[in-house]
Amino acid sequence: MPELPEVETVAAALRRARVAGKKIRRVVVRCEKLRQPLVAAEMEKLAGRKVDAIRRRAKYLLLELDSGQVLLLHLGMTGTLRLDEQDTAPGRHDHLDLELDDGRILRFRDPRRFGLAVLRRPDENGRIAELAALAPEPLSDAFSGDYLHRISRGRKSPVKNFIMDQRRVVGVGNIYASESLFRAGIRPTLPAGKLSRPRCQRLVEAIRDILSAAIAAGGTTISDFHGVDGSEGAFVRALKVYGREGKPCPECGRPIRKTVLGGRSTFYCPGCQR
DNA sequence: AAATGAACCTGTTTGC
DNA sequence: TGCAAACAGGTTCATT
Repeated sequence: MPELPEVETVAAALRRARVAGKKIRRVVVRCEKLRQPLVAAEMEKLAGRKVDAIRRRAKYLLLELDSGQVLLLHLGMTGTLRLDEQDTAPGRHDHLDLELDDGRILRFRDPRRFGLAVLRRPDENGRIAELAALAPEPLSDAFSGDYLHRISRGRKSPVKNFIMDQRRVVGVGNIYASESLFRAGIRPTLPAGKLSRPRCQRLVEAIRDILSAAIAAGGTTISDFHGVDGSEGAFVRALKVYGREGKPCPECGRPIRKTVLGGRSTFYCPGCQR
């Protein structure tokens, strides 16, 4: 569910809601079985800590604490963070509550439990194990046409799988991979190593454009994703191929096709994408 | 090493 | 109508 724009939307909302600077008054853990165990005894030590800053790296959300620790959150497929008013009853899949000193409750909900919530202390170089092998941010200068061209030489996997690999570039998931490739005019099945340098440049620009526009729209809500206030992401209306099998391509009118790559639904226009 | 597929979960939609 | 299968935005592990 949540790709980079959704996580950035959540991070921005938490900043706007002034969560940084608040103290955590109380912690409630209701379910310990996530991607990694959510250890209640450890999380409860967060009581009394202050949130210093909210950051995002790839699809991870980082709450930096005044203890020097970082609460690392990943929303998996169905994770959401909500800021509820005091005394709101928890839902069936609300696994973790952080009650702030102003009474609001930051709630991590995740029905499928592919998400992650762990406390980490960065090493002397400021590094966190889970983040160590991640590729450059797509909106940074490090992600360039030259970079993509260089790392894709000799690679035979479909370019869609390649750009969804978090060791190549982070933040691009199943929706934005299809949308970016449509924008770049590149067929998702094309082996990554066959992309020319100009086409790599075009793809990099397309990824940047799509992700930026999605962030500006507050992300994409298909069914699960919601902002911290429960609002829906408006980028769903801007999708040109994702979830549109059989419907006319907005550019050329030919029917959008669906195929499966790496076990994931993939949408493209057979006319516009070569 | 790189590519592929299955597994981890629950909820919702689809198809017979 | 009812039930089973298919499917869902991510990551990780095992197998070729």
